[in-house]
Amino acid sequence: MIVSTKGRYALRVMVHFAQRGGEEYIPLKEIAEAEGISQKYLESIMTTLSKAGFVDAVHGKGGGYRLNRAPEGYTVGGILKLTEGSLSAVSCTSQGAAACSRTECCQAKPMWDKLDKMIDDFFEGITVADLLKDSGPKQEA
Amino acid sequence: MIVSTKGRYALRVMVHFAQRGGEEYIPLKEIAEAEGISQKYLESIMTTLSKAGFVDAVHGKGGGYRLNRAPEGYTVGGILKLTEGSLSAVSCTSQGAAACSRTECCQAKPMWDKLDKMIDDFFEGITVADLLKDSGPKQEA
DNA sequence: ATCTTACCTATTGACACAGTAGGTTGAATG
DNA sequence: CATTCAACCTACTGTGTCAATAGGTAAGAT
Repeated sequence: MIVSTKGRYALRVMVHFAQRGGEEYIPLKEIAEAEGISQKYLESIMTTLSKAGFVDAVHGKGGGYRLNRAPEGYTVGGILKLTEGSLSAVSCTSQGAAACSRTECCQAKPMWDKLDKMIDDFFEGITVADLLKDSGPKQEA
Repeated sequence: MIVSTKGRYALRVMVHFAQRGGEEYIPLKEIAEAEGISQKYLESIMTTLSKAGFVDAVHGKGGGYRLNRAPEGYTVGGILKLTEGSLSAVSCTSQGAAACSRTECCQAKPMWDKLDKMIDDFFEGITVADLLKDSGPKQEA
């Protein structure tokens, strides 16, 4: 599995912000409750998003987080790469990886590379705004 | 990461068999040594491949494993799904999954489904024979 | 009977993920 | 200035999976 809860939560929160629109700051506590996510766990995610400049953060009363771009300005790929670290389908193609010496990797490497590119293109082609659109008629099951 | 060493080893072994061609049975020990894979670990993988009917297995002296189809008859998808269990990029879309009640999943679900299908199509479109072809001029780095 | 080789059932160590706990800094308000 | 709110930081814990190991059993050949 490529995408853990961390990435999915991040995505979810960004969609949440986008849905509310508005300029005011929303405290973490409120989002955690609304989305049913552990407050403490969400903290680490929000800090990541904040440090990367994806959201604005303000301390103290009346503070919290808010988006600093339009929903179209956030690609799913950007959010996931930030929170997940990497979207590689295979360890060989991750940055560390120490270029495996075996033939297999070299035999299959073009395949993994192609896959990685495909996945990257996929996620980079979707924005938070696109996710909002799908919230029309609620599909069951 | 979707694909663990288990799946990659399986792929590697299948390519190994295909490269040698031939009808004779090759003992596990020989493959493990040639590929630099732990013999015991490879055992579990070979048993999986055998039970699924991907290879023939014969006990005793002169025994071992061999392919029972042409390399074109094995898709990468089939091998990976067998050894990895699932290629889903996200737990929501795996079979267990208990249909998450939250909005996020439903908001993003079409995206995950599309991704899963894309990955599945990708792997189903590649056979062991295709991997063999790439072993022409060895590319460095 | 013995050797070879596949098959089966645990067990281990390392590591990442998900979540928890408690304290510190920064900003607003009385 | 003290208090409150809320982001930020560091560390810890339980759970589970992955990769590998260990030792024994069943099947076939010589």
